[in-house]
Amino acid sequence: MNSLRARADRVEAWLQRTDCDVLAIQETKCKDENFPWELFERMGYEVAHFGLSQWNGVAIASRVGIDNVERTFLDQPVFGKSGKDAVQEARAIGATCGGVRVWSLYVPNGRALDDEHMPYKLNWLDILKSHAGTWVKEDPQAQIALMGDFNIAPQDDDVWDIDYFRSEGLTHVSGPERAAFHAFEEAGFQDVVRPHTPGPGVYTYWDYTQLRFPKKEGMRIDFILASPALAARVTGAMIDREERKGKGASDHAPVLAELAD
DNA sequence: ATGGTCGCGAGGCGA
Repeated sequence: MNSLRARADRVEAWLQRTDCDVLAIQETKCKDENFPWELFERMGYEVAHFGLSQWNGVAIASRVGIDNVERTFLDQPVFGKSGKDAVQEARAIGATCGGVRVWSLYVPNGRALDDEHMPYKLNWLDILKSHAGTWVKEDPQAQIALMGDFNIAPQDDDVWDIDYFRSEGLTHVSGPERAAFHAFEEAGFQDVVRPHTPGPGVYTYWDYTQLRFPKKEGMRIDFILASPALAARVTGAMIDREERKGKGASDHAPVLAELAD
């Protein structure tokens, strides 16, 4: 979102228009005390939020129930620059909504291939994937959605110019990052949006700088990864590119999936 | 026109 408070009016209008049952939000950029609770109450949603500072922050809003809320996943890695105390970051919140275990995820940005945030990002994904694989293994009928900003473009056509990314040595497209993403697929989770939104040139994020949006220079880095039992219920999906337009837009577009009853 | 964006929270950081 790049701040929920700054876009509260847009979110309210979007919920009104879209009429969705469950919304997973990333980068609320606030603590609980500054969270716009009334917005969701007014719209008939229950909401759970996890925010520790002006950074990160994740939430789930639901009008089909919200139970067993978990803030951070088990063994979620902490980050600390060498010599400094490691801190837990507000990057994951889980809740059961209408029989679906929903996780709103804000995967760490690796920043640069040789930055210490990169191993943090890869480890964060690896631990999450290990647990997610166990959830599916223990209960093959489990309906689980891993959704949010993965900060990875898994295929070359998930960025506007892969040669540019390679020549600049940019993140999001490296082998280790892509392997970390594909490990979720190997663990039984599938991207349920791509089959309904084929590329190339289909993105979920456009940088604010460099006129990336009008130039159609985006990245597909936001996903809904579903367990087999949930994937079987998906009847459609879309990326709401219209929401990236106009004054006060987030740099990400909402990603939606529709489920059969 | 040789740059070009946001938000948080009060200077610089993070994306």
